[in-house]
Amino acid sequence: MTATTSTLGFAILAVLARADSTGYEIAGRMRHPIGRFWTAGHSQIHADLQRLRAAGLVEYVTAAGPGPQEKKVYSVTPEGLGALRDWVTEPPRPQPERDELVLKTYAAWLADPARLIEMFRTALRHHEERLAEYESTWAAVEEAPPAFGTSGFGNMAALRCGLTYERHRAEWCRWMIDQLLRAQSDGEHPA
Amino acid sequence: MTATTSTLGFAILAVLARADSTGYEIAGRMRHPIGRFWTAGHSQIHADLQRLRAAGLVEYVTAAGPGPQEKKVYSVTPEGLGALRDWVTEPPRPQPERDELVLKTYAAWLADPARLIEMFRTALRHHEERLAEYESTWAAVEEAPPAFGTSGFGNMAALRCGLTYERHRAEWCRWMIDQLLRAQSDGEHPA
DNA sequence: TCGGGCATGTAATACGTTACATGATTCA
DNA sequence: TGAATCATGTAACGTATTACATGCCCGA
Repeated sequence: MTATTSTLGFAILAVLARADSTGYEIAGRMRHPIGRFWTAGHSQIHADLQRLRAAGLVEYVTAAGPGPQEKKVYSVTPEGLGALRDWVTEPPRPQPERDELVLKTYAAWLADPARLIEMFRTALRHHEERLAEYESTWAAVEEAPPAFGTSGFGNMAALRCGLTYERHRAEWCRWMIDQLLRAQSDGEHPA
Repeated sequence: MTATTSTLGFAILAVLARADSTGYEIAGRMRHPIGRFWTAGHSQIHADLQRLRAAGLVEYVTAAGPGPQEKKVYSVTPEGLGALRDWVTEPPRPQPERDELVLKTYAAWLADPARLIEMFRTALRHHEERLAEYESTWAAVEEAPPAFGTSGFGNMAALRCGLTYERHRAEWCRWMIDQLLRAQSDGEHPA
């Protein structure tokens, strides 16, 4: 059986596999913590939930809600859980990588070094902040490593990726700043 | 003056700033080497070239082409070069990161460790291959570092990012495999 | 009483991919 | 002769973002 659900559908199933939620709550988790590796706005999520339900992968129970519509608490069906499990181990098809900062870097030879240094210093600061955040979370996780088979394992594994990613990114920014400082001083008193 | 051009537009300008090209040639460079950090199909590129031309950022000269239409060799106008230069040092607005492998990882606690190990070994192999490729290119670049102000600087800087990225990614995959092997052996003879 | 959080949805627009359509030249 | 490369473009579809629209409850 081939997966006909979009990647967003699996992201939603991954959230619901941890806890039954409303569409609104799923949107919240799509900002944090999942926002680091997948994002979606609430309107997209509501639409996808309807498709998932039509496919029998999720179901909901209603409750009185604020506003005119009723509140719907979604959960994964056994078929949904099976589809999610199958999808997890399928090798991801190569996605188009899009990184605006690297694209700018590719054209950086045309621009002003001083401004570039400023830009990379800002980027470096952001990466260092995130790294510090991840490292403190990591310290807490390392003390009591969650067992495989619990959702904590997924948290830890994704966090580990974020950790090494921010380190790589900060390292690269520092290298760029160093290169640009050299270029600047070469420009000031050329041979 | 605010930039009204899409990011793809600037990617096209960045290609043309290095060499005048046809739309077809731009598409080729969007696969390689730019494909590592930005991608677009030829139909999108042709459409964007028309918009860039309407905005006065590029122009073309025609030549006899194969097929029914004439061949158009595009170049950047002075205004286009100015827009590109301005854009380069503007801090990139935060983009939604989307990484299917990390999303799968977040749900990995539900799946079979043996299959996961297989998936991460495949990913690791890909990253190691790319890393080896980047490292050999890097060795050549390091011998004669291109000066800032030449397009070679842009190549080197983007390559440097790819290099540290692949290292981070390979490191993370190895960590994942290690964790999963432990989980597997714990599962075989539990306490 | 006014803004923010909770909670649902639709509609318009923009962006991106895939498929369709044409046709010369070159190489196996 | 048949496929690959060069070269242009349009059309259809699918995905994603932004704006619109409603309305309760709670705290400042």
